[in-house]
Amino acid sequence: MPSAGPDYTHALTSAKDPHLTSPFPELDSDGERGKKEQPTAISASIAPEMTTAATALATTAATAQPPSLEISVSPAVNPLAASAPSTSVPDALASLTHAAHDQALEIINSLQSSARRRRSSVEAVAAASSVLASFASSAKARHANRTEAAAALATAVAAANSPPVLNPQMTYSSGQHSAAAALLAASGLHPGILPTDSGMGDTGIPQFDVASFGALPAYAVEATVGGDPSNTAQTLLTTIAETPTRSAGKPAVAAKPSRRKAAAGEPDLELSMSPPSSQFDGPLTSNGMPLTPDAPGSGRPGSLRHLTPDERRARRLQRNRLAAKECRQKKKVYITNLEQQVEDLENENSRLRKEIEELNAKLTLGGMRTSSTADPALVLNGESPQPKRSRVADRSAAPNPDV
DNA sequence: AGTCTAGGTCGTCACAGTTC
DNA sequence: GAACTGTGACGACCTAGACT
Repeated sequence: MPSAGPDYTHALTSAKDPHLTSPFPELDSDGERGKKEQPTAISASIAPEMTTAATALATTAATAQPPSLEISVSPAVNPLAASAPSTSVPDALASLTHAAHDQALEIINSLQSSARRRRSSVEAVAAASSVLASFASSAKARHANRTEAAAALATAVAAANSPPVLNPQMTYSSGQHSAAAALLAASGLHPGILPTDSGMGDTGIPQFDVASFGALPAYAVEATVGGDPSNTAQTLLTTIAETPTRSAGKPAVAAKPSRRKAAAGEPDLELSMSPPSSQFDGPLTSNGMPLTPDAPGSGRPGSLRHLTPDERRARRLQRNRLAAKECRQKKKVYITNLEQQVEDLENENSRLRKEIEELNAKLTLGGMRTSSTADPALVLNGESPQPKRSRVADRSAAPNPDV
């Protein structure tokens, strides 16, 4: 059975952002690679784009008669829900027209592109936006999904708007939650989104309390137990749940021998499959790892020096596992884009050749009617006809390429 | 049905480069 | 200098399809 990982490729490959055409070279050539932006700055830069998307949705949708979207909050799944009654998403947002979807899709793709060029602190937001993109695309034909897309987008907007007041660790955490919320909405599961008391923001988009998503991953997993129609959503939700977002429980894993060296059939300690621990409430590192309290004398937040070698190894393996996944996904997208470029260029090439043939045919016909000294066919074939000029004139007219 | 093979996915290691 | 990220390389595993 092929593994069903999060499918980000749709949003990535469909984006028009030029950066997307060649992520690897682009990152390497412009010196961006390795330069990490602070999560707060990242989120701040993304927020306007998301806000723009949401505004576009609301504006375009204003002409339609919208259904009412109930985002109910279940206290059973979210303890914080008891303090906040069910709230309706504004009708303008709930009634997404096809044009709005197209517009949103474009903007979201751009957002996805921006997020992708950054690092792990925004990967969850990127995941959310990509899901939204594919979801918005598929939602054109289904009214209910449009409303869910609106809710999901509003959630993502809220997540993007919130980070400036959050520390970097919480930025990632809220990103995860927004991704989960978006996925829940996209998969038709109970969103459990908590609107804040502040109500509408400047853009007319309801502001959601990102902090209230604290219970999301746990019940998200519960919600998928019954059978999620969306493999993408289920997989990412599971991933989110297994990421120790709110848990620091470190699996007691003994250092295992190299998989290459291990004898066949030897039980493999699956660090990644260790059950998600759910007691941690502390901050997270930028990549979602629980931020370890500083060891005495440790100058770097989250120092692993006080951990046992086994624990350090387990963490490194887990991070590398995630990094490898990300890298492969990135590579896959890169290859896909290259293939698409090849196809596009081949199409363009054949189109231009056809155009040349047509123009040549026209010129040939014209040449038969009028006596022309020039040979336009040569020009159109890309062969540069030698102008009947002196070499002196040539030298003065064109700059020397060797200089 | 059993075997072979190609292709894909995944985890891990090693290493270079970056960040703090 | 420790911790971190990204990525190539490798081996293990799985699956689908072809072949016997």
